[in-house]
Amino acid sequence: MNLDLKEIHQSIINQTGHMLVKGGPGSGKTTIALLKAKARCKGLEPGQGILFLSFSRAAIRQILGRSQDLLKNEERRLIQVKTYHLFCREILRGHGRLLGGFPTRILTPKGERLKKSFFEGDWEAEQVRLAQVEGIYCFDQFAKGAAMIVAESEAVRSMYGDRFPLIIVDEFQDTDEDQWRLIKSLASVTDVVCLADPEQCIFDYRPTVSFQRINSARVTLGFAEFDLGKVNHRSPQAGILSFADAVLNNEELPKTSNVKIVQYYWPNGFDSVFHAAVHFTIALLRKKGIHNPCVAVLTKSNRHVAQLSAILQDTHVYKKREIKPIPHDVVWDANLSASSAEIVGSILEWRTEFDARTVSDTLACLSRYFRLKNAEQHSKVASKLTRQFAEASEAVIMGRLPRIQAARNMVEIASNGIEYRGDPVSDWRSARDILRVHKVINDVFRSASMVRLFQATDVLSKALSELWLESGSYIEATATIRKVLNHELLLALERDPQGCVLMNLHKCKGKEFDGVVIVEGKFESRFFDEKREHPPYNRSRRLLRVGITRARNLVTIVRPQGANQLTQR
DNA sequence: ACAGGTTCCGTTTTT
DNA sequence: CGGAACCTGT
Repeated sequence: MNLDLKEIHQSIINQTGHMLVKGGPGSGKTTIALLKAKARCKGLEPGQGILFLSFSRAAIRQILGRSQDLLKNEERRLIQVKTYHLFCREILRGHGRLLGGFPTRILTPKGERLKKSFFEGDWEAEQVRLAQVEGIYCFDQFAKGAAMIVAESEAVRSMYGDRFPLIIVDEFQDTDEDQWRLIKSLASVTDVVCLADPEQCIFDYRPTVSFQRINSARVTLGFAEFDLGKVNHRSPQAGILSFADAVLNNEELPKTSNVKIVQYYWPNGFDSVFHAAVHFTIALLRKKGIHNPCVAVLTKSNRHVAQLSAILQDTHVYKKREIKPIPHDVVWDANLSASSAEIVGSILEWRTEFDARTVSDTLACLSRYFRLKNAEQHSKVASKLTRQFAEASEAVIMGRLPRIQAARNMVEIASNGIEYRGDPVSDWRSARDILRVHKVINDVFRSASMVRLFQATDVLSKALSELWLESGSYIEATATIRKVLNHELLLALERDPQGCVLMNLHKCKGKEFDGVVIVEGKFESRFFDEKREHPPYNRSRRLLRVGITRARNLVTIVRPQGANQLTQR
């Protein structure tokens, strides 16, 4: 650390009032914020503390981890590290009555999904209505409600001012309007330290997140500004940051051995080149002396993440060498997969001879799956299938033949009789394979194949084994699977991913890995898409920079043959 | 209302 | 390439 930086650090710690600390990836914003908090701890009175706000639980984990190294136990107890959502929910719980004269109700994510899946129409408008008229707050409305309470109630505001004389706001460039309103109100009673990197603003596609936020905050708060500059503590000697900045600024790429670019031919080359890229990234990191490297595979879209995961689960041949499947984790919303697992469970409940009730249950599960899918992303196909499978379920229980082909095929399979052996793994597979009967539920089959990604397969097969031992059948399998997956899903959220992890580029923000593989598809997840963005594609460049700078040691970029250059002219 | 053919399109979050 | 939307014939 050079002297200049030490001086900057000292002046940040000495500075009072609102302030903005700018700094690129790995420049130590969190560290200096924690040191500032540490120093401020000394002047706290009993009952006072410091609030550190960030966006995600993953970010909270990182911050807490960092504070282990920097702060003493008694200091850590004075610093409350929370997500916006948690903090806002507390405000709503404690003072929600102020909004409408009656206590507010908080809708859990599960409750919200359920409500949404039965709601036809503009869900965003409905969320606002629910909050304003019924006092029911969905996840998205927490910050809006909390901001309103703090803005309008002098008493609440000063209470928080007394409790938290210092508030640190992480990732300030991506705060949305409601969160900003909350911070602005609190700023009248407390000191606010904003940590930001304008070039890491990657959520500005959302209408309420603005690239201009920092500028308007500058005017409103009138804060002192500090710039930590370009020192990078994450990968000190590597050229990774300068490569990332060259991509960001559309400048000539520096030569560095820490960034590799590989190309593939579409369609035949993709799977093996991608698979080999991940394999060799891991191998190279091992060769560099990292025994258990963690590697992130990043791409733009969630759909692509799922495809890449499927590829890594197969064996491929690259330059006459066999590349084995790579065990990995996937960071994504697993609700749909959980629902498809329930469908498989319901098929496990089928009897040897045709049983209308169990088959009808399966069709009802399918209907629920498509209702969930429709709620997650509205599509006519999904809502039609929701209705059709509900009808089919009804028909089967009444002894009639369902109208749609997919359901008829299932009834036929069930009529031919199905035999399970008591080996959960192979029985699961044969039940799952029944979902291949028709192409309209192909999606369900693929989704069910993803279940192994929650790393729940061991627990799941143990639970199924127990069922079989008790009764010689998989009766109650649906409920059991639901219970197991709910539990595992929660665990997965808390787990810090190890080894190889797949996620989209937005989710990697604030994280850190030994190596990173960034993948561009031929038709989807394109780096620079002229249909959505004009050259020089500044948004996409910011996103790529965030991805590239996640790596401590090595970056591999996988691109289709013929894609436009990373830097143009 | 469904099946099958054709055309168009291909990002992004937080509990 | 693979899906969803749209169109058309039964």
